[in-house]
Formats: sequence, C-alpha cells, structure tokens
Amino acid sequence: MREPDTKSWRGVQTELLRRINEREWTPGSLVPNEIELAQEFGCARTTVNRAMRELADAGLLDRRRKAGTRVALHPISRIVLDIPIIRLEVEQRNAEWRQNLLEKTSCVPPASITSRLGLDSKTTMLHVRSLHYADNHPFLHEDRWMNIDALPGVETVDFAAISANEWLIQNAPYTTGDIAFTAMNANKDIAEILEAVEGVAIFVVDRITWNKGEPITCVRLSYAPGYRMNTKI
Amino acid sequence: MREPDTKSWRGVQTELLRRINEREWTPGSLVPNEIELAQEFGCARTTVNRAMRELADAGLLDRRRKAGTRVALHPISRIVLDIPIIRLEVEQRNAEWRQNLLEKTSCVPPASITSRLGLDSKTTMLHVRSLHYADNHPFLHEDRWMNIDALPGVETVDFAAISANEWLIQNAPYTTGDIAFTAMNANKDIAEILEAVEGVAIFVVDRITWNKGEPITCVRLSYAPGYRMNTKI
DNA sequence: TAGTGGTCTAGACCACCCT
DNA sequence: GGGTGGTCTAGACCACTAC
Repeated sequence: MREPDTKSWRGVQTELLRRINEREWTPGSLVPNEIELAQEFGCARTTVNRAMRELADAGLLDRRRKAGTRVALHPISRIVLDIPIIRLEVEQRNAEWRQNLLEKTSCVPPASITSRLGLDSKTTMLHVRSLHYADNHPFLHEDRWMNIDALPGVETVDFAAISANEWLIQNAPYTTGDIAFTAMNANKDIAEILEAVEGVAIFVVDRITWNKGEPITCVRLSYAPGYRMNTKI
Repeated sequence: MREPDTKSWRGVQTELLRRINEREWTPGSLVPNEIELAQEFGCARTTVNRAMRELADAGLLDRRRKAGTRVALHPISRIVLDIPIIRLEVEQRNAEWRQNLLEKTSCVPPASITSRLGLDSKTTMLHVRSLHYADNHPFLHEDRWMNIDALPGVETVDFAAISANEWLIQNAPYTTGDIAFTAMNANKDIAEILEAVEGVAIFVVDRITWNKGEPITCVRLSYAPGYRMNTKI
C-alpha cells in the first residue's frame, strides 16, 4: 500500500479525492485554482490540471473558465461496461462457445426497424438470427438486421462459420450507437428457442449503430433466464 | 462541420480514428511511434501522446513501452452509464418525483446479505424500503440494507423526507462497488407494490458498495415493468 | 476586462520491457 | 542495451465567461 508521490498527478488526484470524500471540500464549494494547488503541492500547473481534469471527467468536479472549479453537487456514479464479442464473453466464463444459425434471409423488415434506423420502409435488409450456446446450453438469441447497402459483401458471408456479431465488429466500424437494456417476458417463440418456459423474465439488449449517419445494424440480444450483467464501479 | 485543426490533440485523435476505422491501420498492426507521428503532424510529442492515450483508454489501441503501439485486435465497445440520483432520473423524464417510505427497521438481515457484504451473520443492519413514484405511478422499489457502524447518525435520519438513495450519495463516500443488472419475474409482493401483474418481467439492479474495504450498503432496485435503461455509445 | 481553465511546446528524465 | 511510452516542467498563448 504505497502512497503515490504527492508530486505525481496520481498523487495529487488521490489527495484531491480524499478532500472531496472526507468533506474537507463540501459539495458546491469553490476549490483553489490550479496555480494555488500547484504551489501547495510543489508541482507544475500541468500536473494539477491533469489530476483535476480526470476528476471532472468522472463527474466529481465541475470546472468552468473564470468561474473556477467546484465540487459537484450531485456526484453521479459513472459506470463503464465492456461489451465484448459474444464468443469471448462465453469463453471468459470457461464455457465452450458455439452457435447455430437459425435464419439468413433478405427481406423487408417491419416498419419498427426501418423507422428506428431512419431508412425507407421498403428497404430490403439482411435478417440473421442465431442462437449462441455456452457448453451446449442456450446462452442468447441474436436477432439482427443489417443494412446491405452499407456493408459490401455481407450477403456472401458464411454466418454459420463466423457469427454476425463477430463479423461486424471486425469489418464494420461505427461512429455512433444507441443501446438499451430492458426486461421482457419470453414469448412462445423465444422461450422455445432458449429452452425456457414461456413468460420467464429475459434480459434484453437492443442496439443500433450508425457509421457517419449511415445505418449499419439493429440487433436484439435475448439472454437465457438468470443472466446477470456484472461490473465493478 | 468544422474539421478540427490537425495540430490540436482532437485533430490528431480524429485522424488516428479515421485510419483505424478505415483499416488504413489494420487490427494488430504496429503504428508509428509518437515521435514519428509528431513530426508528421507538425506538433509536439505531448500532443500525440494525449490523443493516443485516450484511444488506448477507450480500448482501440494497445500500448506498451518498447513494444510500441498496436491497433487492438478485439475492439471491445466500452459503454459509459451515468447512474443519477433516482429523483433526478425521474425529473429528467419531466415527471414529478415523490417517494413513500414503506419500512425502516433495525434487524439482522438474511445470510445472503451479510455474506455478500462480508459481515458477521449476526450483525444488525438498518433496513429501508421505499417506493419511488413518477407522476404518481410507481417507478421503482428500493430495498436497501445499510451498515449502521459505517454510517454514523444513519439511525436518526428521516428517510421519509430524503430518500436513502439521495442521503447516501451526499453523505457516504465509497471507494469500490459491484453492480449487476438482471431480469426477474415479479413475485406477489413486488407486483403488488409496483401495481403490476404477478410474474411480469422486472428490470433489477443490485448494487453493493464499500468504503476502503468497509461495507456501506447493499441495495436492490426493482423498476416498474417496461423500464428501459438507455445510453449512447 | 480580468481571472480561470484548456491546450500547446520543447525539453528532459525515467520505467518498462523487448531483443 | 536501447527503444518506446509515461510523465513532469516552465513557459506561453488562447478561449471562455463572470463580473
């Protein structure tokens, strides 16, 4: 348990964190400016700046030019979720991954899909559904629509050999996306696919991605009952 | 749509991102070192360093001393979730927030709680249950256990006036925490509290926090049916 | 307009770790 | 051993905005 050197940016950050946590600086109060803190810690202003900038990024400090730096009134906790490739997520659980391609068709999606993507309601898209297994137990159902125009060559990919999830991550960059987590009761189809009981609570992830404004893909992941998404704060 | 100046760290970062996205630099390949890039962009090495450091933090680059910088093989998408105070979450939806304190008792929690917190199984804790409303509709049920020893004065707080959620954020710093998201079928009690049908799928958040190794609180948030947790990538 | 944070520079030294 | 990234410094100029 070595205390970081006070003159390093980590050391300064640790000390600032301590003052915030122990209410030496109360929420909403003005804290000394960078120059004063640099003098106090005997380091360069740049060093203080880096320490404070990261705390501001984390939502603990509120910084404005001229107005100075204040301790945030409502420290929101910011959680970082790493969403890996499904195959890796299964393998990290020390389980054997495999998938079963259930469907691969080119057709016109329901209006709910095209409208969310901002596409013409008559656009033909590639529909791929696949069941991912962990040690031969159903792990999740991937129900995906892909924009053929934005993904050259996608129609000839063998999605039985590589999952759509993995192919896209390796071949289709995106700039923005929406993601939503929710809980749903399994309907008859999903229950049957996941070898579960109809009506059981299912953890669902909906994701849409765009590349520079061009729609790429829209996917719903339905996890097998009992799935928990864990992370550390 | 102004292009950021190439000499600024944002400009450099944008250009590096473009090279990664457009596969000019393929996954796993070695990219030029900081000095070479600084010369190419006509800026200081510090500027390149900042641009690359943030991309490495985001998981897009893999950097090691001496070995150099490589494009990450498995670009994991990293999602940042902001978890606000419940009252603010409700108010951000333009709804009126209020809560109804259902229970406040000091008692010995079930073993499942103490064991997860690492406490003696006979420790007395403060149990607070509260129903949060949005515009007079049940929004979520907060079921919380608090470590009395770690929270001086907690027994005299009026949790009908301020929610436990909000009081803790303002009064109890924490250093680490576990958080888990899952889906559960509403049992009879939860269904009744949330004015929902028994068995409906409920989005559940379990959170445990510690302060320097000392357990602080353990909470389960059960959201009303239909709740979606959204964020941008 | 003046105070504050945001950023850039050129240089330096160091820690790490591949070869 | 030596190349690379990690960090610190002192100074400078700029952008924003409260006053």
